[in-house]
Amino acid sequence: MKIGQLSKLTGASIRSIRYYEAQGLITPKRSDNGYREYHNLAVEQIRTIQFYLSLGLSTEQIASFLHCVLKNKEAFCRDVLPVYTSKLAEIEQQIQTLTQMKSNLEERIRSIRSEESIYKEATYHVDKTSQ
Amino acid sequence: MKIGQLSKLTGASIRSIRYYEAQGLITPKRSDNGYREYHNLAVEQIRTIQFYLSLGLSTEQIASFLHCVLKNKEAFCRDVLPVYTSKLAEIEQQIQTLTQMKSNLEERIRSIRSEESIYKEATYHVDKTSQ
DNA sequence: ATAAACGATGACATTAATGTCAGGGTCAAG
DNA sequence: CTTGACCCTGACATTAATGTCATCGTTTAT
Repeated sequence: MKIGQLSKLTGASIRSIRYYEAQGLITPKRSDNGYREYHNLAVEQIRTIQFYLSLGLSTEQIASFLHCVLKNKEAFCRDVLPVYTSKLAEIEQQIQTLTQMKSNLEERIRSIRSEESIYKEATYHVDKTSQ
Repeated sequence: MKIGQLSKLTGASIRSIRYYEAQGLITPKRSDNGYREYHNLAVEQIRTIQFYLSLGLSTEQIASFLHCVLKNKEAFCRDVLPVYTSKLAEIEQQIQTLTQMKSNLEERIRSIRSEESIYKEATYHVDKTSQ
């Protein structure tokens, strides 16, 4: 099949499919006219790529084990596990950073609210615009 | 003072200080030779900017209330609160997304580990490389 | 044969803050 | 007067995946 149909079947944009190819994630044959020609299996391959992308993996990480995953069941591909665990650690670090930012923000908000109520009391008589 | 000293006093790179200026966050005078000339207050201003950046705010968000924060105490600047709360919502959304990715990854890892142990049992006799 | 629909390539844009380089001025100490 | 340390501006690079053009060739249906 040609790239347009593959795009429709998978939901991946034509641009994205070409990008995956540029990243070495999929390698279609070429017809005589230069058009990319995909087997039916490519549908599943694109879906697999999208699945890993949705897990937050980069195309580079996916490339590191895709050759294996495409030929075996994921469970039998040892290469997947270290990528998963290192990605997991990365995500946990990001969550931690965001959680810290969140606490800081909440603290700022609390602090402002409490000081603002004091401010409102103290200036109630001149602060007629504050409502 | 000139930009080099300001950089040393604040830890912000010269490049970053110029960038803050381009974003309208700080506006130094210019000497006759064209050098940026900062008051002593600029040290505190840069630190303030860095503080807000560390909260995860963008320079654009900071710009939206900095004029106020620099002249008043934060608590008296009403403009800060909505920026804080919208940033907080944004961060919470990011945390939620990451948490979902984390669960998915953990599930994948669990699934692989359990299947792998089955695999190892079933193929133990041919799998001498697996430790 | 022509127009519409499709495919190809290549390039630029997006985002945000920062690094880094090039090609210059300025200034102070020697 | 030269050297080194500093400053200036402008520009390109970084990251990742995708969108969106422009320009061109191909195919298909009328």
